[in-house]
Amino acid sequence: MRLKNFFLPTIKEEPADAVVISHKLMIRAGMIRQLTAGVYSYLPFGLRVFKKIENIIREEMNAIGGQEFYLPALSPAELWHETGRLEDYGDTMFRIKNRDLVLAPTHEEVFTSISKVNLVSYKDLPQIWYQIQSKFRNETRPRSGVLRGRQFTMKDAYSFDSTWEGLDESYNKHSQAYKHIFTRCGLKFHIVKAFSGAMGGSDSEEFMVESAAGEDHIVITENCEYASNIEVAVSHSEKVERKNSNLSLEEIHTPGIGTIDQLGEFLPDVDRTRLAKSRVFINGEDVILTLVCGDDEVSETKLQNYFGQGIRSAHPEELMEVAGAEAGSIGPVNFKSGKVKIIGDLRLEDADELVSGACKNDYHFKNIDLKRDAKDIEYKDIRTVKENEWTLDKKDKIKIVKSIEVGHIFKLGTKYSEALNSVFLDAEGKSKPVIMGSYGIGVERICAAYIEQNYDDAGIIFEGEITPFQIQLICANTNKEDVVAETEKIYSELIIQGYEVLYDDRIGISAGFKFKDADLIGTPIHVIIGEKNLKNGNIEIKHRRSGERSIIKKEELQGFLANAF
RNA sequence: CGGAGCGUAGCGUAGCCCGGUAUCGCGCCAGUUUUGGGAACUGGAGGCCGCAGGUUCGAAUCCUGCCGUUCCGACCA
Repeated sequence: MRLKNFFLPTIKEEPADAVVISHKLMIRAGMIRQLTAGVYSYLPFGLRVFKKIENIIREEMNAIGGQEFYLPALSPAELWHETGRLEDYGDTMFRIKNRDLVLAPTHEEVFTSISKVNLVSYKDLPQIWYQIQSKFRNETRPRSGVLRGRQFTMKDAYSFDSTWEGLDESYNKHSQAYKHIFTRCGLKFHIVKAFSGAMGGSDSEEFMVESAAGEDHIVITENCEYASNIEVAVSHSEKVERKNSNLSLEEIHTPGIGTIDQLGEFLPDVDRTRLAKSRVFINGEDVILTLVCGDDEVSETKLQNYFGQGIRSAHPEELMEVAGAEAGSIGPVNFKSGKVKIIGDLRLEDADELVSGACKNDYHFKNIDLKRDAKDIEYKDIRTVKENEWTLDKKDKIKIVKSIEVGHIFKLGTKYSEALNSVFLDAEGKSKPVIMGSYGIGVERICAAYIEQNYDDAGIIFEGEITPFQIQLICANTNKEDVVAETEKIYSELIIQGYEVLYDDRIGISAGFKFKDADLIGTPIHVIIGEKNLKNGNIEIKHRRSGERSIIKKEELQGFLANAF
């Protein structure tokens, strides 16, 4: 490709609205332009990278027997109502105003509507169907460039099986394919346990790229034996010791104390872990009170795992009604609503000498003995793990890092096939719902995550399969006809040899300008043809990542490149 | 959705408090000189100062409303 014929609007200055590295560089390198919040135009250079990523995905999906589809983004609202997701998604789904259609944020419903009619016998199964297509999500707050957009490209795949063992197999195939895909894309990633939704027992894993720009927090260890999204991570944590002192319950006046920090200052002699922190959740008609140690936080995702995704934090006005006090003064004793269900964290199992809210504003109780003073507590792991805690097997300490979710694989089960009545007849002639899995990859996120991991002060550093161009050919002295002629000749040769070359054939632009552009857009090898070197039959090679330059004989170029790629 | 910031030429910005013909850099066009790390000089083009209303002799500047956008948080497969 000749740069004169290639639209590559590079920018020297940092765009004012971009904050994360990948966003800045994708704009500066002429890959994308923002149209409106969370919506980006892909320019030729950016598209080239996205297409390379898509092709890797396509190859690996085909390799596990995936069949490519292309479904519409527009779909009837009715279809989403049938699975309840029209309501679940709410505002996150774009709805068409002048027709009863929605813009699909994912495609379980549409694929299932096809399986329903066409996968009717166990002989039709298994199937793996996928597509690479635009998704629309009305994110309340798009951010970080293409990392969270309102329109983005997703590879979404769905497996259809007749048995649960078959689902396991389909799931494992995807797991393998994903490892290949992200490795080929040059990403360093972690596979972590993830939130599996309301259906207990379903497996779910996320493919995470460590990055400061990420929105997720994951838990990893030095030996990599344990990895989990922090939402569902578990660790070894010491139980609060039971003292059996049998001290009697005592009400204490705590005016204006609403947080655990304030309570800790007010009662400096009480161990922080014994200040039991209460939070109230509403799950349909049920009221749930959670109790964790004062130095812990409750994990709402874990609660969702136990009680379903409908569970939510109680509103302030509800607190007075059900608990009889405001947020800072709620506890397990004297809770107003009789039908409250108390869930204590495992650390607090049968603990005593605790301090917690008295369910009366500005009062706390001390010497709470959960065994004695609170009835029917159920103990579960509901806390969020913390940095440096031991893993359950105590072999390693955990680290918490931010990361970008680039892929997610998920055993769906029969949620959608049941809702939409996609059933097949098994060998005995019995009708059964198809067993499904769903598997997603964010195409632009791969690109952004790659850049987050591969850049320096000068710009992007591309390498490997997703590299848009392998070689940038630079004529350093365009005012010298023989230098230009020689560069042209080398360009033709490189093309014949099958390299993807970006030839900076712009006339009258200083060499320095071309070098800066080449560094910014990150081409791995720069071949520089300059007057001085050429006189001696030499050309210069620059390796983008290391910055290393070498002078070689013209004739050595072919061998050098064969070695480099 | 709550909080904060920003909106001036293609990009990055000054001016706004304290109202009086819109600043600078990059980029762009023409010419000359340059040509190995974002060249120099000269000349030029380019602006409903986000939109609407108000105050005023006069508004980029003050007031009101709206829109857009970014960040923090909440939410979110």
